[in-house]
Amino acid sequence: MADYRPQELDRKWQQRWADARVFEVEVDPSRPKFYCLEMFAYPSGHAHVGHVRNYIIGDVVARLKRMRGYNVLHPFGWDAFGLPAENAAIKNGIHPEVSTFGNIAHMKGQLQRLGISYAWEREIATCLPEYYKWNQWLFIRMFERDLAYKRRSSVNWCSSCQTVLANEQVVDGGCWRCGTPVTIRELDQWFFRITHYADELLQAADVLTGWPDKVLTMQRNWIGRSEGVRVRFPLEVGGRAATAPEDAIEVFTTRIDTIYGATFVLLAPEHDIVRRFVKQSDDPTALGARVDRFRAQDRAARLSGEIEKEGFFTGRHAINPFTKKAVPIWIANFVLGEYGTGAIQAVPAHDQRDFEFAQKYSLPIDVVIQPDGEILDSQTLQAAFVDEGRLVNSGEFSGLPSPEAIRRMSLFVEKQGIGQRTIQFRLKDWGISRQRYWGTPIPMIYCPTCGTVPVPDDQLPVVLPKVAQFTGRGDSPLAQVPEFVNTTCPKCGEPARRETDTMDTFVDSSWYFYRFCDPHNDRQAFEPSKVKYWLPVDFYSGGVEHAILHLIYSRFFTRVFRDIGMVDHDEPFTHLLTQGMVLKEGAVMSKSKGNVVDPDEMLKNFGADALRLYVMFVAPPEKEVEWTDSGLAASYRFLARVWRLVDQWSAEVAGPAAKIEEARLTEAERGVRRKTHDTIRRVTIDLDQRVHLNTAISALMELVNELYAFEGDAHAQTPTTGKAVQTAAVFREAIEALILMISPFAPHTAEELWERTGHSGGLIKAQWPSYDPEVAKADEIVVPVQVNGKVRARLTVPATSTEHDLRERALADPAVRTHTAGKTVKTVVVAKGKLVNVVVQ
RNA sequence: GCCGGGGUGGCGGAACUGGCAGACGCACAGGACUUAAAAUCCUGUGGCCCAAAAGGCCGUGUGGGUUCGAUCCCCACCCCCGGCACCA
Repeated sequence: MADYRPQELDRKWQQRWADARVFEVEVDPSRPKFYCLEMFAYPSGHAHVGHVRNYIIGDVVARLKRMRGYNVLHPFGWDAFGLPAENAAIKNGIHPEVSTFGNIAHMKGQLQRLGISYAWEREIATCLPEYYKWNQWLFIRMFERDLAYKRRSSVNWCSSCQTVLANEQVVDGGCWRCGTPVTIRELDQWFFRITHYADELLQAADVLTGWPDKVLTMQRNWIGRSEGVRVRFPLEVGGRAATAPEDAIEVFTTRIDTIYGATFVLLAPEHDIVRRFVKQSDDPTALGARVDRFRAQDRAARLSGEIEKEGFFTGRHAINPFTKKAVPIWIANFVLGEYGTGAIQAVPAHDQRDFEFAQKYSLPIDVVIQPDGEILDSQTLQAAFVDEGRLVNSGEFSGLPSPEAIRRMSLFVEKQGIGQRTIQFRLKDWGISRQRYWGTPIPMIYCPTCGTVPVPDDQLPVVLPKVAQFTGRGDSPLAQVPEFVNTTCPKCGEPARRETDTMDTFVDSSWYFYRFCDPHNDRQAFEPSKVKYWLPVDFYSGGVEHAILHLIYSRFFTRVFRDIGMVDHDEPFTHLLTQGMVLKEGAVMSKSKGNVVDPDEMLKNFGADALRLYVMFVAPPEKEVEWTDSGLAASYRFLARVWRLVDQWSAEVAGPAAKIEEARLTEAERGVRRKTHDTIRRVTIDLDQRVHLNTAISALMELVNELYAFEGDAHAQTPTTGKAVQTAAVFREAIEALILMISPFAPHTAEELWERTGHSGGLIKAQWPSYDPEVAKADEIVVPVQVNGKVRARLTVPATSTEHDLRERALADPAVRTHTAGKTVKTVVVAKGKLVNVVVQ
């Protein structure tokens, strides 16, 4: 047989797979389906090994599942809209469409050279009108259901990217893309009402048992649910409580049990009523200036708590509805306008922030919760007592423990009509308007008489015009294209203007997994019956960086599609794997750092299979790994070792098959057979159930080592003896299993070996090997014998030994006896087939 | 501060959730083959004690506990990574 030349095999088999369309699939209700998906790619230009790891993980799973008899959908596509392409256009004048499709072509070639088994005929690119038409269609459906709405609001603004950012895109107060500190702007923006599903998204996280805890935790933290009560504190007017509903401050609290200790009220500087207080005050200018100073404080610093707590008295009072006492209303810089009601009841005795604030401004502190076994005194309190306890000085609620008090007082509030129980979420509606060019045009028309009118379905898509100025100025480029902006109102036919913002690209990626089921449909986003067959995605893999953004948005869109009757499931992704990054010199690969490992270079030197095998072997898929060249070389060596092994036995494997006769096997032959079956067992469990790809490869290496160790014996035998025939039969079984099991990792090498050992039809027709548990079991086992928990001897005994046998053998063992001599044996613990422990004295 | 995940040889990592800690690989050392090198194959490789073997002791972040037996379970603590966080 020829030398191992992986590069030639790569070319040969990639061509054959493509020609025979072996990875293209159709809906087939007669077969079980498996939807294997890796997060589609942003076409940045070049994929490095860090990106590529994810596609290899998915490919191993896809190839395994095909051999396990599943109808496997394994598609790929491009998240093709986005800022980098537009920024490049601003810089060098190349139209985003040109650069994007150039990048796609290059990256597609890279993936094909790795032998990733994609159904390329389903390839999609979100920047094509045939795709984004359905973004627009869905947007209109959401608009009709009040799930998409427009409002003027403060938005996160990145001055470098010149665009709005969703809350999820603000990281540590900076832009997720470039890190520029985010500022606040007032703009008219379109929003998706994701908060409508907040509770459901949170609750359902418990159902996602196939997701990593890490991701679920991140999503739970992000949604941030807290149960509490909104309570109205009426303003004090002329010594008594005002009665008009607008003359009250509503506060949100999760600790209604502390309300008797609410000795003042704090307002966010943004609170609506502040304007009124300013106007009505003795010195509006002075008060207004102080409010403005708070408002101007850096948002990130305010949120991070780094800024000193400050506040000032408004000159007004409100009535605590429980104590009926007038409490002063202050404005504080640490109260957030966008959370809760923008106003809080301050309970200095039981909230550390309020405590510090009260001390600083000499406001009253009233203890109303007492801990067990200790009596707190308002006069001498050193810090707020924030835990639950028993209520004191709380009228009829005194004496109750906090949880009970919270229940009773919440009901009381509702009965009295002074407030209601609510659930507050941290999650906010998703702002999707972007003042950029390279995205989906928002399909809305503004008519002077009819107002905001959606583009009729039959006029979709609203095509993104080819020509536009890429200035990076921050206003929407589409606003500079009169042919685009000027239109007529679909309702009245009068002149009207189009919306000139585009959609956040996360809209594109929130439903692409549905489009893959029916990628060329020009009448619908997808045919529901096809999605019903393929969804949910059985295995989804991608980077953790999408744990919040993409994965919450997709879960949201799934519910929208469900509620408009197009899908019948709640969750899109059953099993999620978040793959770890590949580091070089301890750092994430990036062009600017110059530590990028280019897969193409590795392919040139070692072939696709060695790279695939290395990346899968080096660590569990979810772990971060450090790239090493020596690891890649080792994988190459192993494949060459497999190649030579199969070469040595190819005649036996390809020759006429003899039936294995257990009774005629030599000890060594039986050993090979046992190892073969045990390896199939281990690899099958590791791949199919645990997705422990690295240990599956270890098991294959062990098998290869053992087959090599047999070599000497076999060649000593003459081919005319019955034993040699049995050796051939045993090795035929072993080698075939080896080729099949290694094929998900090293498909090119495996295909070639499969063909060279006389198999036709390719691995696509091959079945995953099965094992016989009886054969996999050893005849003899080594049982360690402990004395008081320390191993003192090992017994080689028949696997069928009884507990009694083991016990007797253990006690009779000389090494054991030296450790038991002169002592009394208390008990002998026998873990059958595993271990004996002799307990003495 | 709250929530989640971790801590195992020189290194990457195993140990199928209570049963031989360190599989497999890297690196290193020795040997075989070779005129030589490369490639390949074989052997060794957690630490300490002992001249060596035999043997013994220690060893999975730290300290306790449960158990015949703990990397695994429980309690307390230390450190690392990720998320949330003046969220009322």
